[in-house]
Amino acid sequence: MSKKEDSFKKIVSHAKQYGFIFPSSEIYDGLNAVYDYGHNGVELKNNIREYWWKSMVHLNQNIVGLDASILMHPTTWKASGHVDAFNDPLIDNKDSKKRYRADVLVEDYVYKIEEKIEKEILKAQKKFGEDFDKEKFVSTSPKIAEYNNKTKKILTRLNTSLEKDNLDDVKDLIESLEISCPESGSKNWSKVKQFNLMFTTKFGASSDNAMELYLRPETAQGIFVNFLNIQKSGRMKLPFGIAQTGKAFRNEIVARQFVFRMKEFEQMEMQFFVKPGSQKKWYSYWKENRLKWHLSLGLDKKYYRFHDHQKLAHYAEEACDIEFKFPFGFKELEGIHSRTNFDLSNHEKFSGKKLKYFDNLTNVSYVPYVVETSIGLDRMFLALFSSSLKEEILPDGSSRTFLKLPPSLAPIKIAILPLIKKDGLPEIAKKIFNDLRFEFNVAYDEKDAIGKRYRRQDALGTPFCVTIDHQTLEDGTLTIRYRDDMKQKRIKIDSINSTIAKSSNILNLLKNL
RNA sequence: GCGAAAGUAGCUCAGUGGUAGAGCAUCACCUUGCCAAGGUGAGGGUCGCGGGUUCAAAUCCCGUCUUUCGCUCCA
Repeated sequence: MSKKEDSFKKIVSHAKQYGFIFPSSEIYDGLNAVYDYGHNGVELKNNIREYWWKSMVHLNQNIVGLDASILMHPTTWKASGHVDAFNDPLIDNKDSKKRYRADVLVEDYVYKIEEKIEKEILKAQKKFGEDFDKEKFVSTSPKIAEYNNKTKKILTRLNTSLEKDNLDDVKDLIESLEISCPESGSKNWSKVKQFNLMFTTKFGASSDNAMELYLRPETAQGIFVNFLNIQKSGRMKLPFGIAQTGKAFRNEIVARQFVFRMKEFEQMEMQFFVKPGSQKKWYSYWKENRLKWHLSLGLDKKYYRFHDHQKLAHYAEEACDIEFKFPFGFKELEGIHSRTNFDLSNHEKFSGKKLKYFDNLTNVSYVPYVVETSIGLDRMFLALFSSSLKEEILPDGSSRTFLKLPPSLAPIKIAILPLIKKDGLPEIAKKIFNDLRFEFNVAYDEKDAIGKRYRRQDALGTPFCVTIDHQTLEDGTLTIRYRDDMKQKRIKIDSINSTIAKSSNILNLLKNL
């Protein structure tokens, strides 16, 4: 465990030291679970996003892009179910220090009463044997009537209190039922507090008549509300998809583990609209397709696994995660959900507008079903960064730290290094540098010994370095040095471009898909 | 929100009451020239913040903020 923590610490500190990720507003002691991407981090992040975008939108004829805004009409979130699902009344037990959902505590209590009813029925069944009439017994037994009456009363009170936001009464209810902490048996409860996972903000500059809005907790709804706009203007035919990347916000109660769970994070989502009945087929299609995308990056297969959901979110019919082996264990990297027509039909209901697709083949119109793929960009960043950070012991016993990123995603593709700072070598190096800038993100470095400069680039994940030496002056060749095996080769200046282009171009990864 | 640990230079950390430190990193100059390791010099910290005890606080006490880990919650 401490070894794990150590390696995770190294990752966080490497990310900071080499300009990948900084804590947000650090000079003010930082802000919990919010991070900034530094000059190298933003390059890597942009490359990941570009790779996702190209493979989703440019490589699929029936998928188009969208960039919806973060602020949306508040009813959106009622229709999506987030206003209900992202609001939890929580209560702490002061003795055991455990936290529970207040409504679940009450519901568990009710469940226990229901168990008693079952027992009564079993008891009677034994007593009367084959003559037992269950329905008659249930409807006539005074004990069961009393139990039913009680549960009904409790649930009604719970629901009205919750609806009216009367949290004190929820606490009173818990106390009057003498519900105790399942762990400690203590009845020493704190106040019930409402936790809302959605960020709110004011729309309108004047404070008295401003409308309260949410920062979107997911990007998906921007796609759903634009479903018809895109379908009509793009003349899209089912099945088709809409892809979007963008920020989402969640006021997580506990946000931990570096950029894995942040309050402000970026999603890359694609909603695939299909004919009802065909969702199962498309669900497995995307499940497989998305795993392929991950594997195309060349990381070991053992880093990935599927996790099929047993407990489903409020909108899902079938769902799974692609989990990644992070330094702190297997965790969700991407979700693939069969969302049924839940979102679109709810938006129909709440907006009063039709969100149907007219099928020309059958002359029938219907609300399409949706299969969603949703991946966290920051999580993808962390997955690549953490699994790429390597420390190796060289034959001479010294160690080397390098970032074994897929070359096409590396922040810097190539570094141009004059062997020494004189004899005209920097001039040639700078010329090469200026030419290559139009092709790749290139670095130039002439400070310190050549070995040190190689290692500096290793730490940033730069896959190639070329060194200009005295022989370059004579025959126009230079050495290219590879990050992964530290091997060197002599090549001609004008072949740099073609040598590197092959392995550093994102589009080449896509060809293998 | 609760519990535990921590906060000293960009990074990793030492420093238990008496002038703020090391290694690495950064910058300049010299030297060397293909794998982080030569030389000389420089910059960088009101020791998280506020208060208290003391002649004297990075160090002891109280409070507070932040971070990390665990619990609860969550796609």
